[in-house]
Amino acid sequence: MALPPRATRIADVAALAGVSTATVSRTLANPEVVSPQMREKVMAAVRQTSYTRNIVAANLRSRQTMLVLVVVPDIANPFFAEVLRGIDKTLSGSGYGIIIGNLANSAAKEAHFVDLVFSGQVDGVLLLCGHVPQGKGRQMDVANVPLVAVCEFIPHVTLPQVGIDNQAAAQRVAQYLVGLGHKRFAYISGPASNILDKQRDAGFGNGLKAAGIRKPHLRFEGDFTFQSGALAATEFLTLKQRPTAIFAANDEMAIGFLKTVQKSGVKVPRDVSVVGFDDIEYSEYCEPTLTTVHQPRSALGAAAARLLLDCMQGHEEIAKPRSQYLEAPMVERLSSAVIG
Amino acid sequence: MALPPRATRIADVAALAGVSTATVSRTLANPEVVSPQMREKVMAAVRQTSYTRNIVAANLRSRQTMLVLVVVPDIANPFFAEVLRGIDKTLSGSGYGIIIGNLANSAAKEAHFVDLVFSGQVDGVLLLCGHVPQGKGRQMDVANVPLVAVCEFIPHVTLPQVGIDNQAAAQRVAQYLVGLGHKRFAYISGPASNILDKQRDAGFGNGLKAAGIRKPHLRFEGDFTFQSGALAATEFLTLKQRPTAIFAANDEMAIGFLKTVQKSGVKVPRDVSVVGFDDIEYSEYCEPTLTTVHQPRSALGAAAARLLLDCMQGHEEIAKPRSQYLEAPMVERLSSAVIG
DNA sequence: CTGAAAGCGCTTACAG
DNA sequence: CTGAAAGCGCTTACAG
Repeated sequence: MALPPRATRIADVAALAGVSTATVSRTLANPEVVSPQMREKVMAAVRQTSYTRNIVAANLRSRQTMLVLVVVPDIANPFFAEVLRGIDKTLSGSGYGIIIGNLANSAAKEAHFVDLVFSGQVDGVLLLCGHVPQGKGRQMDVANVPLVAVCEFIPHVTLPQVGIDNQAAAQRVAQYLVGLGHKRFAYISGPASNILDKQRDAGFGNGLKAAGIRKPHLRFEGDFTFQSGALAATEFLTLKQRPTAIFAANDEMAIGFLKTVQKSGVKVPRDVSVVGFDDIEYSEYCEPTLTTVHQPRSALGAAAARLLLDCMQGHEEIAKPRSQYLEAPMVERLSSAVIG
Repeated sequence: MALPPRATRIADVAALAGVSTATVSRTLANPEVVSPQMREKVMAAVRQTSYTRNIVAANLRSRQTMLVLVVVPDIANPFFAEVLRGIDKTLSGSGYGIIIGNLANSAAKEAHFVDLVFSGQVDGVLLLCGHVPQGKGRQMDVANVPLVAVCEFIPHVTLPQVGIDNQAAAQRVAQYLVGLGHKRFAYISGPASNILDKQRDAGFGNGLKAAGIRKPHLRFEGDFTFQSGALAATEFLTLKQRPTAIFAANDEMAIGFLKTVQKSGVKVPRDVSVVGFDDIEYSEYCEPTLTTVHQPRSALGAAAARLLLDCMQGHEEIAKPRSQYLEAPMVERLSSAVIG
């Protein structure tokens, strides 16, 4: 059996056209810099040999890979998938490809991605994982490759970051609930020390205060899971004087809460209003549908990609941080209502 | 401002260690082939310079990129995200990275991915898109790079494919429903000419026949959307003699059907049993929870990646197709019951 | 506008 | 076991 034919190289095209490889390269990269006759000769040879230039070789020489690493904690998480869509749209529009860096809780994989960056396999990195990846004793951010963080805010770093203003959004939720006439509130928190939770918590508290509510709101400790929302509900059910408005730090917990109190005959929103955060797909389908804060996932991805593109184009040095916050409007659905 | 320092090269390490670049390269790739003293000298220099080898250059020379292109129709589709998880697990275990090829209905992007493959930027391709990508008049499968199709079966090609046995699965659904005592059946189809739909349809018909049902089942035309399931429901509601068991070609339609008939007071499963296909996440949460055929998404991805790995290792020529079918068990939930 | 030649940073026969 | 040298397939100053 014959060995697979070697792919045609630029030298083959040059030989066939009777020109130098330099001319072929120029014709393909900057046609306008080549005379029309040359151009025609070369293009004919390209067609005849159905030549495709070897991008790996081109990358080596021109010192760029046209590839961006996107680091995600879990590739199967639909939230990130939607952000990825926005990233892909922007990046592919500029000719960049995406390498997926799926952490999947593996330190080995994380170290591998750090190597990828240090070894010059990518031109830039988008971080959706809430921390700067590290491995073998070094952090990815010292590799002299531009990084941009998205969605999951990373504290104590100077990277450009793209996200929403969690505090302002939570504040608006508070205003909204007060506007409905509620007087007793509770917050279901995320995991201790989670920065997003801190921001949402603070925003909610400030919002209530600003609206003239002096009594501090109740807190149920959660961890972003459906389970912990359900747990908060069982606590809620034991209270003599129950809050009438619940704000959960994310939708999963809001829905866990909602489903659990319903089983005990509590009506939503008649007896209690529930508001979530994120606007995951399911919040549109559950019963009642969930009032929540909409995160513009695709737009967040696109904005981050745009920012990274700018950094990658800024040859001199890695561009100065210019973090960016997008609007996150509250979406009113059927889980919240005027206090009955 | 100083220019960013150039990354250290293998030559720097070699100079520092006082050996040839060949020895450094060998020490890193095959330590056992180098004498212990040499090895120690080299490793010390590697540590001292914190050298990371330039993978792009290594790739060029060794003619492999350790990268696999995964072509998906839509990266934000949770079904594919889960398949991707299985792919990533297997591929990263063997040191391969993933480039995402998100089609997003763009012919330009599709052509770009074809170029990527022809230009040797990836060592293999996984196709989740139900067709062989093409662009500029050429098909991806003639590029002499191994391809494997997953989930979305591609008819009329000789590629290795990994999927489930749709026909057998649908047949089991029929058996199950007959076993519950049902006598009148309907099928909500996918889009015309869709191959998965054809297989599920045929399997359902065969299963009924095999179980002794002679009356042919009703058909509602659908297109895999929630909408079309709802449409089927409105048709269903107009019937004098309604079927008591519905099999939808996917979960979205099953749920669209279910939600719509419920609004007209029809009880599921008391009045009608509903079975879907795929086992999407929502089928566990809707009310009632949906009986459906479980697709082992992550396992499908892993199996396909395994197969591709074999093909990529088979140096001589692209390995012979060895398609593979995984089990797709039916999951009984609350949308189906013994006929009342 | 075009070509000869160097070089991107590695790996790998080939000698020894 | 080690090194000198060629070469992977391009691009890009540098001349002309």
